[in-house]
Amino acid sequence: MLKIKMTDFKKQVFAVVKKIPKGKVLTYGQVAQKLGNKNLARAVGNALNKNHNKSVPCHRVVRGDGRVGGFNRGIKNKIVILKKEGVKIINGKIY
DNA sequence: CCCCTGACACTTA
DNA sequence: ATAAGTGCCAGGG
Repeated sequence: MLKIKMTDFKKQVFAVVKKIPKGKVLTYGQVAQKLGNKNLARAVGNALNKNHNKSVPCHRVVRGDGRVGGFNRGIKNKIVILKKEGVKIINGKIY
């Protein structure tokens, strides 16, 4: 029934993102680097965007510029969640 | 197999 | 600081 069509790459991304501790945020580049290639930043975002798994704290993944990036649930929601976690966000910027 | 899209990062102007 | 261009990779049609 559940046909988990998770490609290895996606699984890797989720594994790393799931490891992100509360109140902490990693950049797509950091996650990509953990996967073995910092250039995978794009692919990382792609995986999260196509897989809005609530089991994955995708809201803890931000851009390298300090911006939040995006969130399939609503970027606004992402910011609120992060702030609740303890992350300081000013003007939509990760502090 | 080819083409396009995308929640990025970096460099140059 | 902002804008535009380039490079990288994976997924979907």
